[in-house]
Amino acid sequence: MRVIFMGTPDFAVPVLKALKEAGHDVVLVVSQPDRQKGRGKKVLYTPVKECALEYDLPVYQPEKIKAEGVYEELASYQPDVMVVAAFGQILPKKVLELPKYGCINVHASLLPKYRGAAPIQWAVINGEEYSGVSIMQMAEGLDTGDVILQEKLKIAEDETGESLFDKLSILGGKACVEALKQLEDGSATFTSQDHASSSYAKMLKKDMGRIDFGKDAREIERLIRGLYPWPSAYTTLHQKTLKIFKAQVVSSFGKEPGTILRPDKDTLILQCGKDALKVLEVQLEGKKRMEIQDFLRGYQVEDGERI
RNA sequence: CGCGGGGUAGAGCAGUUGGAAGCUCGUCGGGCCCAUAACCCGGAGGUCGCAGGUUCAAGUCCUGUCCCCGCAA
Repeated sequence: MRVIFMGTPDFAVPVLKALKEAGHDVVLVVSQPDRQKGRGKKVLYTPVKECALEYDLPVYQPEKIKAEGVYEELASYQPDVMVVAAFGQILPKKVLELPKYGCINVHASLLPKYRGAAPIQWAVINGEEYSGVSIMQMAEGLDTGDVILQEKLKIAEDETGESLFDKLSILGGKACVEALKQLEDGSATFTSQDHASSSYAKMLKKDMGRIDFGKDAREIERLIRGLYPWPSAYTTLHQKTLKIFKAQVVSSFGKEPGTILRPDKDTLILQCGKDALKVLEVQLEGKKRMEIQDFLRGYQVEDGERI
């Protein structure tokens, strides 16, 4: 099929790759404009653009998809279908109806749950038992279209935002290829979502990662995993930001939430509202990420201190 | 040229006004002990990111360069 692919971040890359591997004719790749990123305010290509260039595919980066002339440009490629994966802009109705098979979207949740920007991380943070990907026919509302197919995946005990992200992007690619096949041979079915039971996964913000030690250690541990490795859960130690990348729930030692326990030279435990957290991997601002043993070797933290 | 922290032994850190490279852990050897990841004694291990410069003398001061990281986007 003649496919226009639209996507921007890492999540979309395996999907684009899957389409190419499956032999689809990707006639155009649309991605968000390159933006200044990182420390030196350097302009970096989006991950999808990076990938598209490797395949030697034409890339189109309109500032606004609704702008003058964009529709005509897209139409000139005469796509059979448009595949959208984490593109980052809302498509106008006119564009949605442009291709013969319309636009399909790869979304990293079991719709109608977790519509929106950060479904993967929220599934981990909320302690969901299952996650997955949904391929849907795009409609005007945000992630409200009819579902063509879903792939379910059990969330592991030690699942992180990153690990689930990787699994779902691969799964999303496979599911997408399957969906295109069904569209082409006419076997595709379209199931409308149960809008009443929908939920919304709002965009991740840096300050969500601040840990409230008054909460249950289990809840905090899920936050740490869900926000791993970005934006990451963090707290403040000696006026410096301390990111916590990995921790384990252990039983309470009966002190005020936020109190530090140092049972031996390699161990740091933090009291929480319910139970406690044994910290396993951290990063102090300006320092590299390291195992707790390494951290404690060069940084002094006393028993009984408050975080 | 967005702001800032940092590159010193395998790991994590200290190194004061420039003047013989240290600490903790690990590692190797020995000792103590019923025993030990505990304790004691001893050893190995570093061109101090790289390149220049100033100086009698540079980890320490100056210039340039590479790399890592926090914030902000």
